[in-house]
Amino acid sequence: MGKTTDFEMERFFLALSDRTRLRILNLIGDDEICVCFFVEVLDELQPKISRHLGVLRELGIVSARKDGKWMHYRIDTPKYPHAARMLEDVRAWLKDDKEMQRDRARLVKVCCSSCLPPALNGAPLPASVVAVR
Amino acid sequence: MGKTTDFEMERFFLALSDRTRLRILNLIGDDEICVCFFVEVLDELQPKISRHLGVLRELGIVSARKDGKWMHYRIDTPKYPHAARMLEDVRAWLKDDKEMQRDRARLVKVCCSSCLPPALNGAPLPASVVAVR
DNA sequence: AAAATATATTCGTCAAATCAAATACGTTCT
DNA sequence: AGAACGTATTTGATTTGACGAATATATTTT
Repeated sequence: MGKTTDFEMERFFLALSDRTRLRILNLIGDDEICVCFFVEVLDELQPKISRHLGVLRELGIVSARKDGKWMHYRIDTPKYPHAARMLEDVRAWLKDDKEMQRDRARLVKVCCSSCLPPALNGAPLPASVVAVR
Repeated sequence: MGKTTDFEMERFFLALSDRTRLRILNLIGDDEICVCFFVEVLDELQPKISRHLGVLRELGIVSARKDGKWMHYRIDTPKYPHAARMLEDVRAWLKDDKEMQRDRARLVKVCCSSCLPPALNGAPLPASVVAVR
């Protein structure tokens, strides 16, 4: 029933060592966000986003919920306590980063514009944004 | 006078994403340790240790003090506060890792043996070990 | 059932990190 | 001054990660 081996720290840090993945974590925040918003806000190709989400999923940093053709991602608390604690620190750090703040602003702007970008018509909005509208 | 740019998080995490570098940080602990002990305890080639120390130095995670032909390394508090905080968490995490505990045991054993390995004759011992002898 | 859509995966390529071996540099010892 | 020693750097080969492009898999819409 699984190994009692230590959680692999270096894999955890490797997962956090990529800017795109950090930007994804930042956009998620306390929400549950649909993949299409990452693609739109970060202005990256969809397969790239999908691959990075896969890395984060494998490490238990995010988890996904399928809803029809949409996939919603949210932060997941890693099983290993030290990893969970560090992830909280990372998220606090993200809030102080300039580019991350710009990204969040773009997310809100994209979601709240009276006319959503064509790519996002019908996409389920993040809950925190809906609350504001 | 330098950029006001955000500290690069992803570089910081990349520095922590290598097991050898984590083992080095673990061995240092609260001490100041001579390079030759890393080579001996981790049983790695000297240039490899030196390269990894260089990576940690560049990020302000460790700093070095030259003492004759010996170089002593110690943990340095990164200038960026979030990085400093995370580094503390990393060090707490290291203490709970099995391999890291074995490494520390080996360091003490190597230093305290009445007959030091030939490679370490005359090498300056870590202060915490000297206190115990 | 067929077309459209959202997401995931595969593939080939390029950039970056790691490594062992060799070498250079600086200090101490004789 | 020269030999020995501790540490750092260079070099060339190998591995690993990230990427864009193409393709596959579901699901929904028509």
